[in-house]
Amino acid sequence: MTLTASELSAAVPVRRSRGRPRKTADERDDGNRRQDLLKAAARLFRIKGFAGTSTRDIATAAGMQAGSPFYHFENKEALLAAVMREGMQRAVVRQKAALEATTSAAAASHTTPSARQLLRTLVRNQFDVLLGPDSDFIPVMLYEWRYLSEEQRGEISSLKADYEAAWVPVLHTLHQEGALRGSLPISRLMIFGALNWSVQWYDPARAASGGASLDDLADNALLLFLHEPTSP
Amino acid sequence: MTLTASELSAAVPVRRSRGRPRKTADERDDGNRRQDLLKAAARLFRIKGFAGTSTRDIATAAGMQAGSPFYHFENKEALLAAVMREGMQRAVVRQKAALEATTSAAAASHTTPSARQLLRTLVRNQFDVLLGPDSDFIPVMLYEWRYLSEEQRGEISSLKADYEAAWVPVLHTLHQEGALRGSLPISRLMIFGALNWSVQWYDPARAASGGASLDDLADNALLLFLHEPTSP
DNA sequence: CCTACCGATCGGTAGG
DNA sequence: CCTACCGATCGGTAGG
Repeated sequence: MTLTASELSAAVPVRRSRGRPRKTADERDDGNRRQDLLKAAARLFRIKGFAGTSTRDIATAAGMQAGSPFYHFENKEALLAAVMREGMQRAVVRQKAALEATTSAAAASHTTPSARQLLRTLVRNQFDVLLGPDSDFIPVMLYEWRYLSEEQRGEISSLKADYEAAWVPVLHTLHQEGALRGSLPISRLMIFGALNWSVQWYDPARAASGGASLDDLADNALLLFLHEPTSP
Repeated sequence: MTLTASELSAAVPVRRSRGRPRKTADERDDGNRRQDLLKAAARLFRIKGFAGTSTRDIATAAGMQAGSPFYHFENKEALLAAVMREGMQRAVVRQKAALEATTSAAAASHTTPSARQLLRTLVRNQFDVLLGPDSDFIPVMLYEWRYLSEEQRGEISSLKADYEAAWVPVLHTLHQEGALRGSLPISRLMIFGALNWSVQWYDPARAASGGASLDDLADNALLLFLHEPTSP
């Protein structure tokens, strides 16, 4: 026995609005279904890894049939790359907004944010991107990098460079002030490691019941990394 | 056309000594073959991930036929757990030896190593375990954890607890001295993150041609994390 | 996007 | 440990 399309949409929980007429080619809501796929893929790739997730898992999670993801993406790798691209684009946008908010706040009192304040903003935003709501995309980028093809890496790398570029002048200033010790490039990588590793141990659910908040993490990171400025 | 066993050993590069008589059941060198499997598995799991590596890949890398790994290990997960167990056991042994060497060296000049010296030893050993020769095992443990079953996790976790136990009093002392800032458990996790993340970016090959050595990394880590002691 | 399908590969096993 | 094999699953596609 087989099910008709309408019987299927009664049996399977889908978010589609009820009674919508069969779509013509011109009104395909590619964007929505594509977004559903990306979200499902990000979540599964994060939990089970890229190689450990089947395209069927993803299709099911997005309420589709087994072959349907390939209507939206050429192959499984392209889906992974899209997850990473989407995650990095959002991260770059959010980082820019966070920095602007910090600068505006300082401007209101006719000052300019200190390098310390800017670092705090960057760190806090990083924790949000890694651990906050909708935070599956960036962990996938960090931990599933090896499954990208050479060309795909190039594309995502340039987004990553955008993101990291904002850190450079801030860390440079702190290094010159003596607040950041060690070799600048090495210390930078170690700081990123300290932040990115939080994906492995931080449990947002437990935070609600008395654990550390993302603000606490950011405060702790600055305390740990930044030294007293050398007196002038 | 099929090849006989002896034609195969001529065609395929194997390390077996030539002309050795066919083994009887009593002289199976299980230990050696098992070790070969573990080493091959560790290397492949690190490079391609657990789910991205087939048991055939591992068998081939160890010079065996497709089904042969299952003579040594019940299934693929058991092989992964064995890689991690082996890695952690070695890491614990090496850490103990490194700490004893540090204590002996201090004893030779009738002193006791400072918490700073002990941390430097722990950090330097950690980099060696992560990045030094034969360093595939621990990265696999760090990054393929999710593929372990519940019982397997328990077993490896207790080894991990052994390893981390050595850090606790050292970090505690430094925290009391004011050299380590922030919440002790959070700062500890951030430090581990900074070290463990090096697996993602450190290239031992480039170190030979002018890059940072493992000693440089350890020095840098201490500079970054440890503050001037508060004057008494 | 679904239906129906394919070839390839995978983890694992029986028997020697 | 090898030989020979199996059932299941996987990424992907043709046609509508």
